[in-house]
Amino acid sequence: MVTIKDVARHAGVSVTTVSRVLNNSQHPISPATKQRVLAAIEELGFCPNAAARSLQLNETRTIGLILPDIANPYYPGIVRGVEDVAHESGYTVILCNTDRSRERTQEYLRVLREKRVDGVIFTGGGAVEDASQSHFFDQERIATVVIGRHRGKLPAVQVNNTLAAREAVEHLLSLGHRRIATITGPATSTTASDRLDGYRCALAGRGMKVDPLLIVEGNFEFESGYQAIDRLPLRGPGAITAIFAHNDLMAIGAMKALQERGLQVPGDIAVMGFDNIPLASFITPQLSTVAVPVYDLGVTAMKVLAELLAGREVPPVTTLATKLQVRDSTIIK
Amino acid sequence: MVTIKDVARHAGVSVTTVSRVLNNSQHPISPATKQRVLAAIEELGFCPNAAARSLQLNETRTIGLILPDIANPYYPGIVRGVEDVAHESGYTVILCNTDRSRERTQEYLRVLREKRVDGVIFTGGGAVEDASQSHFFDQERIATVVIGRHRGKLPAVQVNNTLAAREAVEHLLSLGHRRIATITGPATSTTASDRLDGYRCALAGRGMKVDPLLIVEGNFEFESGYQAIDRLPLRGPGAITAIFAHNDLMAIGAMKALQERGLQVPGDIAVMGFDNIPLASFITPQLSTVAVPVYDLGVTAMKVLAELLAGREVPPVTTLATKLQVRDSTIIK
DNA sequence: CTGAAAGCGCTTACAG
DNA sequence: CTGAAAGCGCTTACAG
Repeated sequence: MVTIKDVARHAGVSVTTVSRVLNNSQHPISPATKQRVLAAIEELGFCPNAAARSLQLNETRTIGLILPDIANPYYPGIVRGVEDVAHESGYTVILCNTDRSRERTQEYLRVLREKRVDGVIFTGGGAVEDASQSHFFDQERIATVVIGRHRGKLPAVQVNNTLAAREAVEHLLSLGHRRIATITGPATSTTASDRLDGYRCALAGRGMKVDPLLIVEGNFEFESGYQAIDRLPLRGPGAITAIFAHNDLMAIGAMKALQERGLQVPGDIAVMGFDNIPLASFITPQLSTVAVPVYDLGVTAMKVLAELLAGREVPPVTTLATKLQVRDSTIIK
Repeated sequence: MVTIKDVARHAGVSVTTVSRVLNNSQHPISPATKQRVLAAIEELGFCPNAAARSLQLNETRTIGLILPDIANPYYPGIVRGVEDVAHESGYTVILCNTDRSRERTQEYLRVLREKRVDGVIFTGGGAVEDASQSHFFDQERIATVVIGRHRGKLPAVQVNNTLAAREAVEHLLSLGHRRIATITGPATSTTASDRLDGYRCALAGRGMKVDPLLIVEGNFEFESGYQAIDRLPLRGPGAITAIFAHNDLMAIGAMKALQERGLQVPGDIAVMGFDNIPLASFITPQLSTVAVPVYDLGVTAMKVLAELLAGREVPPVTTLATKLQVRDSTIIK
């Protein structure tokens, strides 16, 4: 492995000088010297060692991205957004899948601390609380941004889940639905509780009472949406005519279960999702949903983190707009 | 930031001793001393600096994963597989999206060299050739594994695309189809050329000639499958009755274009894909395809890389099995 | 069983 | 404009 020393020797200068041309330092250097150094670097194929540099400068130009599962179609868009901005800004991204496991989250937190990442972006909930618990932020003062609302004091980049859920349910109400079920995310999720609030607000806005039998808890996974249908009144008096699922995956699971029971969507039961994952527009019927700007969430989170790393002030909360995406699963053609 | 020196002072021992307990070294240490050191580490919240360690040991326990685009549904499964094994083996993964851009690939290669990653996994083609060109492997001897067939001498983890494509087309032939079009990947892709070979072999196996009019080049993206339909004979003499697309995304694009033209799938035209992305089983009709074990490709690639990093011999090529996944887009119910 | 010291490959304050 | 030297935080061969 060729080092800065080799380059210095080869060019007949000191390592100080090599370091200066390497870093385009302000320090004046004669053009001739600079040329010699550049030539030596080229000839030797020198590539500076980032670890040595980090040790000096106390920065790694690396960030950690902690999420539940990249294979969940909600996340790739976020990851891509983060990565694009990171790359532009000269940062590298370490990907950490936690499956929302506390243990795995803690392990990653430790590794990220050891690697001295400059910052961390959290998404998918849960992890944040664990992290605060482990004194991750207090002790190390690692700059951190969270995608989604959370209970801590870290900068957040989010959408207004309550408002968006309310709009989604109002869409169903405006279509004449009155028995509207909701399949929620896990009770511990702020996202789920916000979306549930939106559901309640929408009903309250019409002076309607919430029927607890129409609220079924899921876990944001396809399977839980599928199974939720077992627990909902589908026929007879009190039967539902619409479902608002807290995310697309559960909505799609529910639609599948409904179709297997011979129920038409949206003819018998309208279904509304949340997220607008790519899948939503490919299935039949195409899923009406709330479009969450995932790529932009990633982009914005990384921009906020970069600001933080540059020592600048950042807003405690950045809220991006969602958009009601009405497709075929709520509208009878 | 607390360092090993602080711990040593706090515990009243030398940094040598602290380092020894930190690394569970073979070197004998008295239980009492060990306890004192452990206590000091705990009290001070000490977290060793990986950069300093890397500088000494000349290993970073970090690998780079280079792929075209994590937002393409083919890749998350691979990434997850790589990450799971990496995590178990104590490695961290840097994610690099190249969009198959040579420039972006080169940039990443440089960054990964600077960061002194222990190894690299390539997937998505193209990049490998660029990398060889930049002397990435020769100069730095960075252990590298490629997912997919390639022209270099690097260890590969792949499926047998030719065989699998042949089976897919034979499935169509066995259904009675004789005018079978194929929508290929880019001509430069080894994957695409292998799948095209399989198509040819299948036809040749029946003594049939290949009609060049039925071969349309795409680029593995949804849009190119959609547009390919414009260039195919859909009605009248010489019309096709089936399509074999080189991946699911293009197959789904083609299906959409066919449906917009009022053609039934599979009634008028059967469609076969390749990959078995999650989307394939959600669309209507469900897509018949070749199941590629993406997660296992990732797992296996990382296992091979870990072997390489452990200094052990690895097979030049590891081939995983595909499976014909017959669903609704080729079978009339 | 314990530790002093050299060294990994860089950056930079200081001196000239 | 140039460079000698200290130091970033670790590991480990060597000595005791």
